[in-house]
Amino acid sequence: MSCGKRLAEQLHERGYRVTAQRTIILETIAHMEDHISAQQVYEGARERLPGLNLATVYRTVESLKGAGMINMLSTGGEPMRFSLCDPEHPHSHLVCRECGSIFEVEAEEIEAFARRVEEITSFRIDSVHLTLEGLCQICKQKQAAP
Amino acid sequence: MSCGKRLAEQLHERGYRVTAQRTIILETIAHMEDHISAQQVYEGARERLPGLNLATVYRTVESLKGAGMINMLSTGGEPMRFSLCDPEHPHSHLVCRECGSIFEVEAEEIEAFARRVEEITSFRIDSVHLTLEGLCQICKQKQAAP
DNA sequence: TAAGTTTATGCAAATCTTTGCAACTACGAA
DNA sequence: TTCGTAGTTGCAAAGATTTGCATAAACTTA
Ligand SMILES: [Mn+2]
Ligand SMILES: [Mn+2]
Ligand SMILES: [Zn+2]
Ligand SMILES: [Zn+2]
Repeated sequence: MSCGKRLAEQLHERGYRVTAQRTIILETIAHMEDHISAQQVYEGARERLPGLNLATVYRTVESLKGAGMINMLSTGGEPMRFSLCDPEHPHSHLVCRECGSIFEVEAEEIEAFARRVEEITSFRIDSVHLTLEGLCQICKQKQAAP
Repeated sequence: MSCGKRLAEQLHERGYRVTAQRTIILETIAHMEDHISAQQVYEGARERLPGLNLATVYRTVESLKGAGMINMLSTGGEPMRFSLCDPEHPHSHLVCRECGSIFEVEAEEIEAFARRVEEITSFRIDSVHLTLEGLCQICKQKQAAP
């Protein structure tokens, strides 16, 4: 089965309608290496669906997030970015507040932390795709030696 | 010493210039009970500084964040909100994706988690003021019984 | 397959946030 | 105190994101 077809099926299973827009937007995000902005999703998807509207991109990523199929990443200042959820490779993001670079970190501690919060609060935590801000190694060193 | 004066002093110590705008915006955030939006900061601060511009509010909260004096909280969909950092009471936020309500959670696990990430990555984590999304107890129960 | 119902989309307008630039101000040095 | 410089601000314009509404498409049921 094609990648797009499998993704569409997942969408359907989770109670979302399968539209051309959703399918193509999802594939566009899936096939990109990096985390991409709404504008980039729009440009990529519009090649296969010329009538597509940017507002639909925003509404769709909201739905895809709700379906647990994509992650949203907000890096200080810059526009929101999106990436496909990979259950095999859950991770969080570190964003350097100096140079803006993004690192991924797999930390099994995250899941434990989320479960602990659920215990304390009786909330049900959906997303543990965290974004932490700080200084990357390079910017940290630069700041140490002025 | 007045609350505003102490805050201004902290700002100065951290290498930021102390302007009327910054002082008043900081006090406005400090004196609000809840986390407030840029628009609310603007309206509050403008009572004491009529010429204030909304763009200055946005630039100022960015600076105050950089100085480690306020927290930013982005609740899915809604505009960004701000609150004063209280070193005595560090906490994270839980946002219900159904009803939008916000809960605070003090979890000593957060700090440990951040330090662990620093070990793994050689990043320096600044902010561990996390926002986790999920379902609050009420919305969780509603969803269980349809 | 043919409605009927519900949800999604496009479009345009509103809202929220960032930015370029010229005038202004804080603050350290003289 | 005065001056020089780098950092801030207001304003207007641009960029990003959300929303209301009429139309169109997806799914349900018959
Ligand atoms: Mn990622
Ligand atoms: Mn808080
Ligand atoms: Zn960096
Ligand atoms: Zn709720």
